[in-house]
Amino acid sequence: MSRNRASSLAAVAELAGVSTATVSNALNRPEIVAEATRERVFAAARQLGYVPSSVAAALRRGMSRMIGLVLPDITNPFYSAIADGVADAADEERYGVALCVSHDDPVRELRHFELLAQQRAVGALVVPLTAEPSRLATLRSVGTHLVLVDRIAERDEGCSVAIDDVLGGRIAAHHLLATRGPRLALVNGARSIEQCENRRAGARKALRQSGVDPDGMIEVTVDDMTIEEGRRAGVRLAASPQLAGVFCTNDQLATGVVRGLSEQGIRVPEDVAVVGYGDLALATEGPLGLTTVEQPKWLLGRTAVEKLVQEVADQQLAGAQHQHSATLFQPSLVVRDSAPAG
Amino acid sequence: MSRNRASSLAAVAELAGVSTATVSNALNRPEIVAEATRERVFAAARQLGYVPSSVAAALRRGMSRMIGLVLPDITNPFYSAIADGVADAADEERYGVALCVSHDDPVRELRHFELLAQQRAVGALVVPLTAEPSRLATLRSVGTHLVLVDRIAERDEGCSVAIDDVLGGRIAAHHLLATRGPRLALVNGARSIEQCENRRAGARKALRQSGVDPDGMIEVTVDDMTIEEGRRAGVRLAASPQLAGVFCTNDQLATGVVRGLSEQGIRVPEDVAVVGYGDLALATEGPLGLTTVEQPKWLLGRTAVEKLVQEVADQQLAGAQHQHSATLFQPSLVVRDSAPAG
DNA sequence: CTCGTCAATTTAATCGTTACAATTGAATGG
DNA sequence: CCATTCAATTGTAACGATTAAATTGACGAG
Repeated sequence: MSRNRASSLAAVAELAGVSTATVSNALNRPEIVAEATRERVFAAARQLGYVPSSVAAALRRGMSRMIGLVLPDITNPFYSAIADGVADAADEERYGVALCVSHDDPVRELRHFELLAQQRAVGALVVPLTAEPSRLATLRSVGTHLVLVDRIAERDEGCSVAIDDVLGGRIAAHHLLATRGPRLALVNGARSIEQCENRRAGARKALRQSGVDPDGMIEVTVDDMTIEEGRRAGVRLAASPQLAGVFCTNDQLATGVVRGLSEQGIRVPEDVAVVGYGDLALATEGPLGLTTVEQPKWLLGRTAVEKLVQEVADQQLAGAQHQHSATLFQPSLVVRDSAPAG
Repeated sequence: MSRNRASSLAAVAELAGVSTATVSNALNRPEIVAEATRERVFAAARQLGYVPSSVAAALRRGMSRMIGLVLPDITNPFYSAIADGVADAADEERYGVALCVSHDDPVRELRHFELLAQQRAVGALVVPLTAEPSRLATLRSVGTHLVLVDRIAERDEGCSVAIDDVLGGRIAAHHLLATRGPRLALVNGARSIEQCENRRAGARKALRQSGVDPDGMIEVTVDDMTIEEGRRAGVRLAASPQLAGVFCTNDQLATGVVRGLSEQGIRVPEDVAVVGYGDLALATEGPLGLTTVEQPKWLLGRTAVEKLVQEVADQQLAGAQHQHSATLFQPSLVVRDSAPAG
């Protein structure tokens, strides 16, 4: 088992017959080194199998090329799609991604923040739940930048990227109104969940814009946003006379509602149209393709990285102060069988 | 925007009126420092909001507390479950996880290896596809340890953890044989895929062990292991007389087969039983719960971390050489509606 | 021939920890 | 009372890079 030899700039410098400074320059700013020297350095580096230590570089520079990604659950497709975007973008920018799964546990989350601070991560992308300003203090204190994901930042918490849930709700409801008429139902999770509340608000807005009284919308609220709860909601809704369309605030509920309605002899989409939210794999896996609101998850992750990189760059240019910004992405409707067009 | 002050052991040392060495000891090996001193150091550290630099520590120690996780696709539930296990275990051991998504691209994979080598990661957990020994050389050369995940290591490639696909196939086929009799069909992906080949081998073994000629098993091979291809296979299989059970080498295929059979008026499970593989969300999301082979994905990730940690520990104890090991986990059958018990 | 200019390179000072060897007292034992 | 031992602490040399400032020549202008 070979131990790690051959390392160090110094060894390369010696072999190439130049100083370490020149080697460093040849590697990092090739343009300021004479071509002949540069080649000699490269050759020496190759010959020695030199692997630069970004650890040493990080120490000297005061920050490592590492981006923290803190999210509640990597097995959740919404988050793993974000992670995918983050990984791709970080890769392009030559940053590493430190994955931290908080499992909705504030203790863990805090531990992760400390870890990132200790690693002198250049920044952290946080999908918060428990992101009270106080927790973020540790990170800030060592100069770690912050980008909030899937939530709009307040005051000067930092940059943020999110998806417009109100618009998503509006789009969904609008589609149902336009294709089926005003007699709609909403199957939603607890309104204490911000996303649920916003999607509902969007749906009501759509109704109002069409001159329909939003209070006329049938609302079913479930505790767990699961297929089974959706099915039960579907069964209940089957009894509603003249029901034209159902908007469910996630795809699990929508799948369940379709199933529940079918059990009661109500056909989807012939009798009732159903729209889901999220565009999970689930939406295409069922026997009936689900019309649903798609979220640019991958882009969310990507943009978060870009904002972070921008923020770091801004800071390095001593001059300009960085201006935090919040980006709100627009979801879009994917029309499938459960609520076809026109 | 506050820059990062308050750092450094030295500051803490000064405030506590001791040397930096003592501060370092108080923090890392509290037991060798007198209690009074220790308290004084802690107090000083707290007062200054001291955040240790694991970067500097890593430089000094020659390795960082960072584990690389290289996998083909984080949005794939199989891999994200592994990642979840890795994240949990790493968290417990106070290691960081550097997420690298290779997207089946050797160029990217190589770049990731280089990145990890430069970061002086303590080790890498690699879910290979493209892991030819040559690629791993860079990592090895800087002393980065390696654990192969979802594949058995050869020779001295390193430790490895995997799941016994042959056994999984055997379990699935055995269940069908025991509950339905010998007239089985197999719906499989390309046999060039190791997992597919192994699951098939297991199924044939089960037949043989029951005294049935494995060549009598109907085999349908598909290019893409998707629901749609499964459906087509199901439609075709509906024509087979006396068909008792179908083993599909993933859950997408199984879902499709159930659908295809149903379309042709064959009822599952009354007329034909269907078993899938993987226990994805899909298995519980459909109208009919899928009997399927469950893989301990989370445990796979966890164990990979443990092996790595063990390997590092072994190496530190100058004495003993580390003995690489391969762990093969056993999958198990989850019985649901598509192929009920007895 | 001298001086300034400029590109190429080197010198040397960090960055924040760790760990080895050396030091300091105080306590123990003969 | 001196010699040991031992626990607690300290001085200091790395670890491997980056970078500001200094140095070196070479060259053209005056």
